[in-house]
Amino acid sequence: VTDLNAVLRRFGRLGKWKESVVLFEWMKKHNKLTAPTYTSYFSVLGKACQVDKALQAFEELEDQEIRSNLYLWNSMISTLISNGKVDKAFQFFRLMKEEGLVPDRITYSTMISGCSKALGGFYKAQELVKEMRDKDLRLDSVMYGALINVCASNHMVEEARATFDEMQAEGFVPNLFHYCSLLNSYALKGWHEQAEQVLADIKSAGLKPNKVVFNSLINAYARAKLPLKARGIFEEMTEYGLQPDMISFCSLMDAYAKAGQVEEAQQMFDQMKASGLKPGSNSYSILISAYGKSGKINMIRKLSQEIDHIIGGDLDIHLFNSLLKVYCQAGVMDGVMDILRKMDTQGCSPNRITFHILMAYFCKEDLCDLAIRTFQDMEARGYPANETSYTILIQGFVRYNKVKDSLDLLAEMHKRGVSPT
RNA sequence: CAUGAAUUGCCACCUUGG
Repeated sequence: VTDLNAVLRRFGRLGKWKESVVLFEWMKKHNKLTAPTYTSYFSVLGKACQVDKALQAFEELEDQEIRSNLYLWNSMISTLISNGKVDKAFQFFRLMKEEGLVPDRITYSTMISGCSKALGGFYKAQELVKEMRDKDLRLDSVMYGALINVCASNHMVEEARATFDEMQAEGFVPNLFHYCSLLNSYALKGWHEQAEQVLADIKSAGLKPNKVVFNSLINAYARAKLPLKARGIFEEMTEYGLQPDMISFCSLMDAYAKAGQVEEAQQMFDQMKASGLKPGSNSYSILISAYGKSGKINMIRKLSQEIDHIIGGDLDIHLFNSLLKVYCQAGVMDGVMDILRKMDTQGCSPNRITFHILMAYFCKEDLCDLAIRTFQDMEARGYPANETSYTILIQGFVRYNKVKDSLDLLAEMHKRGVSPT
């Protein structure tokens, strides 16, 4: 059984999650399921964006002994969080306590890292920290890393810096994770001077910057719409002895795309291929959005076909969403249908953003009842409506003078306590 | 045998610029 669990994990590392599903089902049929089987399985599914499968396995789990295993809950929570189902993760967190389990430091650090994807995540993270204090659990180095990242992804630059300082006051020595999260808080705002300063700090702390540091810095310049500077960092990292990776190329492509330089973005794409890197979903989705912004639908169709041939089964939700958005904006109905069909055959589950794109599209086309049905679908699939969801619908209704419906929605939104703004 | 932190791409509004 131990070996089978290892095989399960190996499938994951090779990106063969479908095989691991088969193996898992086989093990289930032969009563060979142990707690590590579940944790390994969840971990594989989490990385392959197949949360629904993990949730299903969890629900079908009847063995009480396994169900009271802390690792099981921790890895389920981790899977939910890496797939953006933060609300659900909090539900599980509550549920595990109700079942008498005591969260450990791994549970808390997983939950804290999940706060980077939640609206108002900073405050949720603070509550978790407080809860830990009450239980005499101390923050460790990893948790500080997660906390800084929570600040960064919520665009709270000051707080990121304060947390960074606080951890040092507590006697922790920052590592590359901490520096990178800090750098990223600046990068996300396009504050390239501060980002550069962090790079300097890394060097003077005697640490060797890695690709992540440089990539983040490229991103800082991308957001600042300074593609030439981004390019400069790209070259600097090469001189530093670091091979640009997929993310380096993508960040640079995006720098050009954001600056409206589609041709240069295309050039980087070609250069990436020439350097032996396989373009993945992310590079295609940058290109597609870039062409979409300049209204080149024929290029989109071409890329869309190319994708079918090149990446088999590796298409991810971001890419589908980008395609959907472009087709929706252009009002290309057959394109939209085509993508939805492909998602289905690829086994790629829609996320909240997918539903938002579709809702906006239906509203625009005056298909309000379809929009509402999509809204309900979304909630049924485990994505509770948030402020954005309501905003899209309300605006759609207002556009067609359905004032009464809008007001109803607004009331419903308040009643449900969705962050009223 | 199993679980935790950093870098790219997708959504309404807003802001800024075009």
